[in-house]
Amino acid sequence: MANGKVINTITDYMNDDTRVSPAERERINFEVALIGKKIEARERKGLSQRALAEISGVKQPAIARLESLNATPQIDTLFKVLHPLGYTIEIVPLREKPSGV
Amino acid sequence: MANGKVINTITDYMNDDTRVSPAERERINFEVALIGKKIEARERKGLSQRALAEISGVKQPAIARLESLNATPQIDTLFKVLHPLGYTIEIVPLREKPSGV
DNA sequence: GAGGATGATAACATATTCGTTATCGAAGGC
DNA sequence: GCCTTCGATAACGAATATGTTATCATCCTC
Repeated sequence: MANGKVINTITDYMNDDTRVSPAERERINFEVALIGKKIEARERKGLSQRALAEISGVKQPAIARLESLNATPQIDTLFKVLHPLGYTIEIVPLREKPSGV
Repeated sequence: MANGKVINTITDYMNDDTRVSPAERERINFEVALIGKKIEARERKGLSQRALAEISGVKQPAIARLESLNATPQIDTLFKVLHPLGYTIEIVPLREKPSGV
């Protein structure tokens, strides 16, 4: 192992600063949360990936890649799929992290 | 002219459904507003593009392209530049459009 | 079990972003 | 005037997202 630490879980890996920098970790957490909200929105509407593909203009494989976190979408792509779901993207001030976490 | 309409201003162009579809128009307005907020955030911090490039890891030409609307950034790039400015990106419900506009 | 719909994924071509390096004109301080 | 810093932009390669088409296993219904 690169630094001698035992890695048993993804959480171990993520919390290892020698493998994933704090900035990188924040970015990953951000993306996971963001895409998670996107998936929820689609499912709340009862839409399949194929149905959303038709009304958004973004193809089904692209939507699948996006939801499986195998790609980092461009903001216009994310907007295109969110808009028919009744959502948009906004820039908001960072909230302070809860002290215990 | 393609449809015989006289185009004198950018607004004319943008409001011409035969040239810019309503969906496309909304996407453009969205990006303009989003990037506008990003530029404001940087300037409120008193940071130059070069200074922001250093602390964000995104190079100055990329930041300039982004701010001049000559590129559609990926969400991780946008996040990287917003984070040192004290902002993040969120998915929010669409607001209804004011009826008079 | 046959059939339909689902999400995931492969393969390939195309389009676009981003890094890198360098330069430009404009604006401001000295 | 000289120098610095600013944002914008050009050129090019590398990396990556997206479109396109097709297929897969799974789940569900009939």
